[in-house]
Amino acid sequence: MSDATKASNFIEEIIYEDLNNGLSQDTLRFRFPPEPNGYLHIGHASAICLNFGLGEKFGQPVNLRFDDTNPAKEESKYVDAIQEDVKWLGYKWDNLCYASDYFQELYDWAVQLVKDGKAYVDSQSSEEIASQKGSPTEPGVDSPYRNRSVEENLALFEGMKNGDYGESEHVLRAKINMQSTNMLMRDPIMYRVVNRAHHRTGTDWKIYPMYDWTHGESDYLEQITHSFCTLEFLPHRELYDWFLDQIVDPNKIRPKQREFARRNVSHTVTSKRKLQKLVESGVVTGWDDPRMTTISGLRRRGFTAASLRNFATSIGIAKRDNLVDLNHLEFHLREDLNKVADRVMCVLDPVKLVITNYPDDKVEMLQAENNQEDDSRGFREVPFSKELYIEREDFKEEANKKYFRLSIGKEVRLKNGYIIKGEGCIKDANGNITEIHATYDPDSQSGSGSEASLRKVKGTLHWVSAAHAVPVEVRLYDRLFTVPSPDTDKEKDFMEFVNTDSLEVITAMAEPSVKELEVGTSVQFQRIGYFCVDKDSTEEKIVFNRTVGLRDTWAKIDA
RNA sequence: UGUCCCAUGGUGUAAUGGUAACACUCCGGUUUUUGGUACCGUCAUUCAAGGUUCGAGUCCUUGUGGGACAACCA
Repeated sequence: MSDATKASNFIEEIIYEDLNNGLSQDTLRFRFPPEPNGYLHIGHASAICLNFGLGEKFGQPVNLRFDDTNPAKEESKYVDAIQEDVKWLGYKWDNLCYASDYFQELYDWAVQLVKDGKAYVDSQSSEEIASQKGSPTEPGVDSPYRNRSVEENLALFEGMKNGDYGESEHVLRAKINMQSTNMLMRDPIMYRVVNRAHHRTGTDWKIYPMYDWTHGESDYLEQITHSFCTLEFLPHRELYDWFLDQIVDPNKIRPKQREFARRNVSHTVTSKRKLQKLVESGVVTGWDDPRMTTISGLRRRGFTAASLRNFATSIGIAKRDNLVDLNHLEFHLREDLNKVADRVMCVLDPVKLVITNYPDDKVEMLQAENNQEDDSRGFREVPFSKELYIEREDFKEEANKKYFRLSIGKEVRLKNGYIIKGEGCIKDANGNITEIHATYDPDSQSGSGSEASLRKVKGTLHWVSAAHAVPVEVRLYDRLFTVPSPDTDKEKDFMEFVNTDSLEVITAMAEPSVKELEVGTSVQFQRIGYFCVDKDSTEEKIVFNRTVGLRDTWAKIDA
């Protein structure tokens, strides 16, 4: 992909340093290790792009590994969804791995640790163990079971494995140091009994390994050279290394854990727990609600995989706390959509416009460019007639110089059509405009090459022919939270910052060509924004999601 | 009251002891049959104070501020 010569962040620097110290480039191997207990979100997307991006940069494999050591929380539906999301993002893994595939190796190594006096069975309650653990500022104390004999430990551990004991009766702990300043080193639990069927191993196992015991050893088994994770795992590194020390063969690759700051995006939350609360409380309609920053939500909203990848690359990677402005994501989204989305005309807030000097029954098919950024997209036909719809906000009876749109006595261009001049309007009893009247210049048709067609007018409006218009449902989404960082407030719960106006559903009038669009297709409603066809669409009614609006400098002037 | 991590414009990253760079946002402008796109321009001497050095964003010290760590979760 890119030439591997220069580090663009501290993560790559670590790799180059290892390469310079003799590590061979063709041994490089990375991994993305999600737990299949929920749906992936934008934060995972960054991690995916980092690890798979490294694989591309160095031309080396990346494994997708499910960290499935907790049968109480994990389900195979998440395994499937995660694979779909990674694929959709455009990446291919080398090996599809499961930590559960390593249960036997892990168990055998654990037995060895017991024999070496490096692990013991503790028979206290979890409360007792917790209280003996001390606190970040106070050292822990040794368990009364810490010095059980190897024989007793072996027998007990085997009993745990065979299902002789219930949950919480015994756990296997590593014998490290209860006085360590690092709480993770205070005799961490390696195994616990769980009486639950695992989504892959069924009831084969009664004991399940903990994260710390599993992760580094899994990396080692897969011969991962660099195991990158978020900063919250930094204190785990000492333990990661300690566990590796117990089993590593010096002739094999010893994996290295390094940490980076998770990347936060403003006006959203990215923890499974919080996303789940949004779903359960009914704030959103599901995990793939277009307002959700899950990958499935973003996909349904109309985000492109390329825009997510470009975003991840452009924001870089470092170790300090960050909150990336949503604008940044939207920039990359518009940048991509501008190139790939065909243009279409759709009026969101219609008001009738009558061209008084246009023949009553005439219908013309006008040629409209599909995408001015891409000639290969060609043209489509749009019907034009005497009665049209335009946006209500595109007409004012009187307007100042800054208003480029239609007003009485002024001219504007109808996109792909004619130049028209405002003549008057009809109002109802409340003073609301119900119909606008204008005259057109028959010689001014777009693309005709006539002198009149080349005249410069300040404004251009989109429109649809009233008789041909297709009513469509449009879901206008706004940011889900009212503040940039909803989950960092010391007093208030993030749910208090939910934007109650994050969805507005309207019926709009679209040009006939939208009937041909397939679910998932993105288009630009000209002068408005990017929209995609939602899966809720039916034969009778097309449903569009607003992905993101166009940049709107007029809104700023008008405000 | 411990251990560890971090600190560069409004935002995110870069600068590997040698003139603070790039992108986004904002603001201003050019082009335009999308008030879109594209293009151009303005906006920081790097948390503070000392020190080392010919030279410090970078190294050292001390502060200040922010963050992580006490699940039989990952």
